[in-house]
Amino acid sequence: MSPKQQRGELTADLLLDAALRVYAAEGERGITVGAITQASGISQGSLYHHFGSIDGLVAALTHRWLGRLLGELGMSLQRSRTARTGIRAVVRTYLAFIQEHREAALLLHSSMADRYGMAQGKELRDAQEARLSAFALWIQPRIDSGELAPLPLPLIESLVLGPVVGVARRWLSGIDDVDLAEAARVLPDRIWRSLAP
Amino acid sequence: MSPKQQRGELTADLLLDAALRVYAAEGERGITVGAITQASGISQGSLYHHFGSIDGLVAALTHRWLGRLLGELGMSLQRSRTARTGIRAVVRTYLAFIQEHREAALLLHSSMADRYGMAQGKELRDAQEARLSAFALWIQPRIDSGELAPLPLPLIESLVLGPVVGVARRWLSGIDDVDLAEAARVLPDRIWRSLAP
DNA sequence: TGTACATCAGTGAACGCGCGTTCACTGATGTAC
DNA sequence: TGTACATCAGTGAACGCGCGTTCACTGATGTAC
Repeated sequence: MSPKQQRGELTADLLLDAALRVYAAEGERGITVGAITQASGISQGSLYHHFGSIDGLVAALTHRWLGRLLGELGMSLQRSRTARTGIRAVVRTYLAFIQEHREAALLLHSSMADRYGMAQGKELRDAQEARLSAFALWIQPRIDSGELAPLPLPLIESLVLGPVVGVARRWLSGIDDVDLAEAARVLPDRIWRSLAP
Repeated sequence: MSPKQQRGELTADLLLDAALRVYAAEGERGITVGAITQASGISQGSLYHHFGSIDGLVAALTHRWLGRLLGELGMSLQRSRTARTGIRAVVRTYLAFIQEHREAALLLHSSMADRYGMAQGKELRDAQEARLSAFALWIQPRIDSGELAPLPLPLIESLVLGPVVGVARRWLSGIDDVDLAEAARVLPDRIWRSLAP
């Protein structure tokens, strides 16, 4: 299913990019074969050649962007020594990502991503598991050393990402007066307080 | 559009309840006229008589459950005197709500709710605005008195609800090992720490 | 270097299906006298 | 209390449309000799 010629990869990229644009503009219901082929200038046949189905294309799209986001978050963790700087860096990186990749952020914050994490999820989950457990590997020793409060990992993750996702969703919906720059100034410290021992 | 006979209200309820069941089981794409009429035993004609369209039905459904959730959160705030007890009560109430109304919580945490808050949003927003500003009215004086850190309201809301929503989404997706009872024990205090002056 | 050939990539007409919506109609309910 | 009538509620066949997918085909690319 992955292209074996250069032009194949280019075509697949055009389709994925078009699908993201369509999703951002029209929502989940807007993602149709017609809309994507029209937006990309690629034929239906090619779409099926590369992705097998509409669901396959959406899965590939979600996988791609989730990978990029988790990759950046992971890097900002790896660069940090102390728990405090790590947590604060993750928060800032996340906010920067959604600002830079608004359309992808819309996709990742939709429930479609959740559903894919559930239905055909095993596959996607396994593929990202390496990255996810990287978080666990970074955090656990810092709990053991007393740098972080001894909470279950899922709760730590929710305390860190929850407020950031909340701000992101508000900002993405375009209705609110939320200021990303101010959030980047205030949230890292506030979130850290909730995790300090 | 609101029924003027008793049996009309019953029929509308049957449709809304069926739609919620269908959504919880099949997702946004599953919400079709055929699926809802079949699940409710009500004819298409009645659906259009009461809601005008599929989108109208979904809007009514979202409005109903968002109203119930905000109502319960508002009540738990009103019952509390201090900022600390209020914040902690809201967190517990939210977790109790999603546990008691799992299917409705799935709907409310979907991006469909977000979209409705954007597209035909004015209407829904205005309808709930009274309740939303009730939060502001409760919180503002407690900022002024120094009980709460002086942060913008949207950030406070994100710091309170973000982690709870994060835990909720994990639990709702059914994949995680997150324990709602433990979250109810741990989160209220942790969240409070992030807001304390 | 040139040629033959297998594989990959891309096309677009055609398909059947299920979707949302309409509408002419029947039945139930409530009200006026 | 009984009857006539207007309005509300409910039905299901029928509609056209756009959806996802298939397939026979053409063209491009890379490789073997």
